[in-house]
Amino acid sequence: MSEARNILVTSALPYANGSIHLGHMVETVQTDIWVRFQKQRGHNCTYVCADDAHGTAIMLRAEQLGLDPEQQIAQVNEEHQTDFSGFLIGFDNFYSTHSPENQRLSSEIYKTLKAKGKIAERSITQAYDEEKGLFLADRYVKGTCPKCKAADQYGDNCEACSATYSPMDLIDPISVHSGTRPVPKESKHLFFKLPEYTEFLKQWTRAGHLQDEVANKLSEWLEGGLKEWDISRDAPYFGFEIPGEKDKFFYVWLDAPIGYMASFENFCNSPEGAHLNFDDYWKQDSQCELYHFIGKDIVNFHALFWPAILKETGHRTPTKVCVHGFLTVDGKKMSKSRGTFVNASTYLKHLNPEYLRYYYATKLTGGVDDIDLNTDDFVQRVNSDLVGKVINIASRTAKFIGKAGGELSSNIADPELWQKFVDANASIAELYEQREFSKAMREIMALADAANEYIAAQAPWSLAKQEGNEQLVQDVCTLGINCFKVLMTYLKPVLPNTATASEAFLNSPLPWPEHIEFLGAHQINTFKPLMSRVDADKVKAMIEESVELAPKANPEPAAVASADNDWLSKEPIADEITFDDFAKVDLRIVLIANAEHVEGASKLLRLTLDLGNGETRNVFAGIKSAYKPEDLIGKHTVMVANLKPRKMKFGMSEGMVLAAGPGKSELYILEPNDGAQPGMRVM
RNA sequence: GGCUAGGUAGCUCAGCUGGUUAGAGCGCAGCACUCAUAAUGCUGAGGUCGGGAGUUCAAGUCUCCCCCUAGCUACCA
Repeated sequence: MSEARNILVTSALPYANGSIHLGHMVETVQTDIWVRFQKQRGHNCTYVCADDAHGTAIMLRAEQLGLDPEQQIAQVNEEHQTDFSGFLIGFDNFYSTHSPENQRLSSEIYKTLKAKGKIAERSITQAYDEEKGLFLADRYVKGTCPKCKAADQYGDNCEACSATYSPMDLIDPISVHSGTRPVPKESKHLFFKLPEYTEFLKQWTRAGHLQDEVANKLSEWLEGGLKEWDISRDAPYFGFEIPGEKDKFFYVWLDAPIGYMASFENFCNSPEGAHLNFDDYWKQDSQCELYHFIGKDIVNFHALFWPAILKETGHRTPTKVCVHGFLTVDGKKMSKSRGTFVNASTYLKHLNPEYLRYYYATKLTGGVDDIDLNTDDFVQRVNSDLVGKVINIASRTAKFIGKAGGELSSNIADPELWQKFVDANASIAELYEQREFSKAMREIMALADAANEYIAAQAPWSLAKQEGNEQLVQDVCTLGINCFKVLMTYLKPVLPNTATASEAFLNSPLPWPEHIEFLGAHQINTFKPLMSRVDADKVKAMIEESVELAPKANPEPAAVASADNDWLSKEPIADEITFDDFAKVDLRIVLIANAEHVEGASKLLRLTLDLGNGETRNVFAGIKSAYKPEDLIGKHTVMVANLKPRKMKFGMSEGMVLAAGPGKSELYILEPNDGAQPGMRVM
């Protein structure tokens, strides 16, 4: 390879408010693989990260826990570092944005912007919680939508009718912190004059620093017109006070990316980083490379604000901002109730981190598509590829080498096959470089297939049965071991532990030079299993442990399942109807606002069903045998909303709720998935 | 609503600037082998490439419409 490159790499700063989960790991695994690859290739690559430790959310969280914010973020920092190291993430430095370096750098950058006239001042009016003494971000105010009257909406837009408004427009707004009614209050804010950088950003975002999809997305904002960026927050706020201002703090997103610099500076000043010079990496004309790995949710901060600020303050801009998608599990968003919202620490309790590193690698591309962790696929893929294919090559050939004293032959039994392995070097390296890990893994596995085919065709175990074949057996298996060595070389960024174990077995390190040498006339060690198979039961256990019971857990797990599952024959499907017939039935999502026993009724419950918009229905339902009123309140269900009201003994019933089952205790009302809201029509 | 992506075999995904019978891995079925962590090899089944219309000699690949999924829609972190 050519000259050693100097590369600084970051992954996005996790927020010091919660635990690391498998979604975070997509990014850190992607970054770590890329960094390990660069290091293995002999480049001078430094990987820094930090906790993002500021903001209202952290301040409130600490208060909730009865801690100082400093204590809170220190605890989280420790937890984060433990989780990351459990996944073999090789940070050179993991720091915190709440650091002296960051305070100094943030202040300097701000002062430079201010001195250059890039900071505007003006008063804005915000919702203010008088009891808490706190300005409220939109999401901390809830109330009734002024347009469609949907209850319990956030302060910026209505999820029901998607109207946008400001928090004080809500009908009966309340602060989610205190439950009190916020008042409008004015205060001075500071703004970064982002629109002045529109031309620069239009050019920068198309200059090869971003994936095309990302640039496309950004051009939407660039064409629509940028707005000035509010970078100040009023006290109380956990963060850095703005120099020259009183009770004003930097908005967390101002100092967060500067935290990359701060973490790097902190590293430069440590013994391990003493060979690095901060300015070499950050000054305007730096020849070093700077890579930020981020998720697609924070593109605007990294590809608009950040380059503009860097440019204006005499720093270099990023070489590349590498954007990845989100993680889904079994095709759906991670969900606490399904147990697919898995914390890193929970995973590590049950499973080997390399399984996930490899699985992610098989899914990761240079694009921004979401990636799916399919739990069945995960088990099969890892077992088949890693254990069944790659490690198996060593496992099935090592014994024959061992019989011959553990020394590899110096003959290359099949030069063509060997050449194939050696020649794959450049293209696999390029795929790693482009973050096309999924393609790299596919190429590597194709090589593993070729090696297994070769061994099967040569059948050393058959050869060994005949006298005089000793050398041939030795040669064939030596090539097998060498194939394995090349495969592990290519997989080392993904599987650092297995690579280390393989180096011990091979009695040879696994660098990644441009020309990979054949390991001949060389003593190797006894083969020991390098990786155990994924146990599907452990995956199940991990998911089970991650299931967080819904706040109002079901009283009892759906009775006993009926042994004879022949509902269809008990009640055959009714005569066909047309769509129009069906459409006459107006089914709606409702919230069960109240449920109570009915005096004198043996089977009925009286339900108050909230259809939203302040509309409620009184419905009598014959489900007393299966449900207690208190277990129903607060649930969502489905009702027939246009059913003709019927006078019953105890009053009018204005509709019906839907339920299945033969009756008695086996009755199951319908409950929509999360997200369905009262009033929505069911079609 | 607007925008950005995506919708290809049971599962996870490749398919470049349109061009012969649409591919891979896993899974599945059969056979072989028995060195190997019930690993491996061979063979095979399986897809009207989300739906519809159009352009073209030719479309998974281009255009339009529709459906579905995810995300974004900045001062939320």
